[in-house]
Amino acid sequence: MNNVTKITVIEDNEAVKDGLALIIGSQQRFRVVNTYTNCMDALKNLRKDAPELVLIDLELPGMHGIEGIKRILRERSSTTILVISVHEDSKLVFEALCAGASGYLTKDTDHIRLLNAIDEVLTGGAPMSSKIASLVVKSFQRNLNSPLSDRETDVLTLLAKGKTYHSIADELFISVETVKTHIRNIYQKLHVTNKTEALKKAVKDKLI
Amino acid sequence: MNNVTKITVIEDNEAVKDGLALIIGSQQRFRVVNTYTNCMDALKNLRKDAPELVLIDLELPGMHGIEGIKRILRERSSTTILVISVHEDSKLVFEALCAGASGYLTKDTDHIRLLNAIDEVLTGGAPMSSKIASLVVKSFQRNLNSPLSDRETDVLTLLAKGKTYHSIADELFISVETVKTHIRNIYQKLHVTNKTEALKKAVKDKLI
DNA sequence: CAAAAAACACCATTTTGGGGGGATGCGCCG
DNA sequence: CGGCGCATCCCCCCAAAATGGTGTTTTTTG
Repeated sequence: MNNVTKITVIEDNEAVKDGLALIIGSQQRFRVVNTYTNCMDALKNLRKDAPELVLIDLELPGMHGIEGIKRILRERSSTTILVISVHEDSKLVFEALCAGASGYLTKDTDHIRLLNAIDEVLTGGAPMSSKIASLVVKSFQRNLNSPLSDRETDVLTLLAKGKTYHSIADELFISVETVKTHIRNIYQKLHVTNKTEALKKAVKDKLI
Repeated sequence: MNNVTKITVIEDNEAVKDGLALIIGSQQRFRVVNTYTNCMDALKNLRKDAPELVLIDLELPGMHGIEGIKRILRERSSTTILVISVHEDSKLVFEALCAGASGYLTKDTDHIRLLNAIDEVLTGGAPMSSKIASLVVKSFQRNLNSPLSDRETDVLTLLAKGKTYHSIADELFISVETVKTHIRNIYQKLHVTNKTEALKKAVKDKLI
């Protein structure tokens, strides 16, 4: 078995692209098989390059990096994807991770950290720059100042799973009427009038 | 302003507890104000200790660490919580993060990494051991072998948000009847007969 | 072509939201 | 202490909306 890891780089800024290739190529354990400035070219040669790891930027001309990630994984699901982007806004971060990226670095990552991150992601880790990790962790945390009572939160949580009043009642060992009361109170507290709005607000404010 | 960070340690194994205190105390920028072997004692002195950071184990005698995290944050929401646990199973990790922990280290973390993690978590980061970060990132990733078509996935996603057939139709610019057709096909493909089951299965298999 | 997506109709049944009213227990405040 | 607010729980009624279970058909797209 060959223990050199084949890597491709997709980055539209030529200088950055070549810089990355140089840093990675300086290591005997890595081999940069190709570099691209857009996703289309990278996808065309995906089979031929057969990279174990793809280092990808997100804001790319033509196909966006997020779409690129999806297509790469559709073609070669064994490929590991590591994002390097200037963006630290949560939407893009989550889209990239949902699309299948295994790690997310910001572009201020220095050489040593970059190489460490590559090693880490190749051994099953998920390297993330500090701010990114923080965003990700925060996404799990509930709003601690919820206006809802514990029981109301229970009900809303089950409602969000598509349960009917009846099954919620069964699950919480209360009557359907009580469920209705809770839901009415929830609607009042959230200033909404129906399930859809309530769930939208609940998701937005991380109440459940 | 005082630039020494006050830290408390909650860890039932005395040797480990003292070891952690020693490592942390060796740094001038940190001060271990107190150490505890259970949550109750730590909570009693929380006001007095006024720690900026709490290093906490999860499997503790009496009150579990997860519950401890919640109570600490209820008392002093400005406190930063860093978990150190032997457990790498996803349930506990997500419970800890949902409860409000800002980072999660496994106990095999060495001294240098521990101190780095403390610095990182205090500056708004979210330090995680490699396997933990990987678990967290994987939790975002969809099942890539979904039996559902793109459009069916769209419909199911909106259904999961509590939207009505009508609002789904509006949102996707299709008729309500088409929505119904898609849902019918979804039920068939997932071998379920109703919305609740479909959503349960979809969440479990990460189809949405 | 076959699969996917989209659309229309009919109909019984469920779910839902909104309106009442009422009971209990618990903690807090004056 | 007694009252007040809050959370929790339960019951009735009703009409509108949503759902699911059947059909069938057309268009698009790989």
